[in-house]
Amino acid sequence: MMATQINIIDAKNYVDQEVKIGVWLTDKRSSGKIAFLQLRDGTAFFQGVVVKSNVSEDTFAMAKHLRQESSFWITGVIHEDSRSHFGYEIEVSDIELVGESEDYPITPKDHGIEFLLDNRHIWLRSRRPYAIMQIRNEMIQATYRFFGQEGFLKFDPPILTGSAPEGTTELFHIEYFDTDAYLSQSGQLYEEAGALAFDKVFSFGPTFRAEKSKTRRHLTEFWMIEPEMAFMHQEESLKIQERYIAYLVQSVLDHCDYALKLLDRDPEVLKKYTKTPYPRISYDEAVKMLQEADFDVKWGDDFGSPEETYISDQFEQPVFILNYPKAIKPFYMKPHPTRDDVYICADLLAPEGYGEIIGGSERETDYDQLKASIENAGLDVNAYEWYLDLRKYGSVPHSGFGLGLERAITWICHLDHLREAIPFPRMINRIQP
RNA sequence: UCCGGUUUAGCUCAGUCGGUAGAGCGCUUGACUGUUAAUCAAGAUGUCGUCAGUUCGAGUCUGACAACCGGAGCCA
Repeated sequence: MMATQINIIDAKNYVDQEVKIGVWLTDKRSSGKIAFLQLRDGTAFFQGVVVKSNVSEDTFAMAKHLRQESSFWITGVIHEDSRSHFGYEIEVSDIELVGESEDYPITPKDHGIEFLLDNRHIWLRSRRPYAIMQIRNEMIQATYRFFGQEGFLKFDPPILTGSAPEGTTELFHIEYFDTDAYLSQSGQLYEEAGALAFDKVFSFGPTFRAEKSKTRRHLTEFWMIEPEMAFMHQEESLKIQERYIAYLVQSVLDHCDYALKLLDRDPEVLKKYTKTPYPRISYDEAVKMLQEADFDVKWGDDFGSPEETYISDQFEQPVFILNYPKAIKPFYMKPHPTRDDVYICADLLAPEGYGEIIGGSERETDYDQLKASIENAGLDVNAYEWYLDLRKYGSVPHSGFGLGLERAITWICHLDHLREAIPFPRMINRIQP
């Protein structure tokens, strides 16, 4: 009888059965009469045990001489075994070589980050990237589930754009036939059009920023989730935001225990973040808090990375900072009803010092006000005609926010750099591989 | 763009007072029946980032440049 072909992740369902798995070798150890093959098949990692007396001489010789990352079919019987980290292993009866591998660069030893990033295309095979990509995938799936359940329509903004939504930020310039175009740095203005057409919408796609940032919190290409809701004020938007974040964390807890274990991320810490509501403080209070801790900030300043880290360290959960000064936020936000110096907006800072993961606001609804804001920002009003139209034909209160996927992943996985949170990071000094 | 740091074997690094190149891992061969970065024995390995300078002599000292890393600013 032919052995059933399975994946490692499903091994627990085939205890004491003979199965066949397509695998790569990550490492091996052998002695005179037994060999331990460390195997991966993309779904998980586990160990194959080759006992000399159970297999042909050729098979045992092959097991001893397989090289790292060679690929082969392995046939054997699944056993539950507490000596295995995965809990199960396969007792090998046959090995069928598929692809040889010579001088695999990423040996099971220490490597520097530069070397690993140069080899990102194969580094992805290692355990740590595996765990992070499993969690990234879960967060992507959870995002679609959450907004689906909440009645949102997935609405895709263009990636090629003819103007700069937020003006000042640097954009990637490209040639677009006989004219200029830019890679999108935010789909938000288009999501507003979507919200007025479909009530609640969200985008989920790549975003490009040509900022010459060189920090652990920046990529030049990253993925953003931008929901936008019609007939909705900021208060309801904040509630959606905290529900969404709590749902992301809960989904990772529910589906990624193996990945969390590989990353040594304590689930008990993450559980705290599934409880809502999240604390809120005003920008004014944040400034006071920083001043009391001897930071050199005054009202009107934007917070830098050390400031955000300090504030987020003061809370056990993500924390909203409400109502920033107008001067440091973009033109499309709605002014506060009783104060002329701040907008109705909020940033969400992730705990454990990770800083901003969400920025959001209620949007300006008044045609004349918005037009004045565009002009004050030094932008070309003609390029925003269509955006102004949204305030001309049945303008309604609406709110939205943007979440940086990689920042959220970095926080949930407890990574120290954003570059591990995306398959192929694009940074100021890296566009290969 | 600014500040700091690094650059020596495939990888991670050491290299003292300026005197002619080292270790561990990985790789190859062998031993070992439960290994988890296995262990043990033997073997092969270099444009010391680049260019110039000082010196009898430079991996080591000086200068310029480059690449990369960390931080800042900007931002999700």
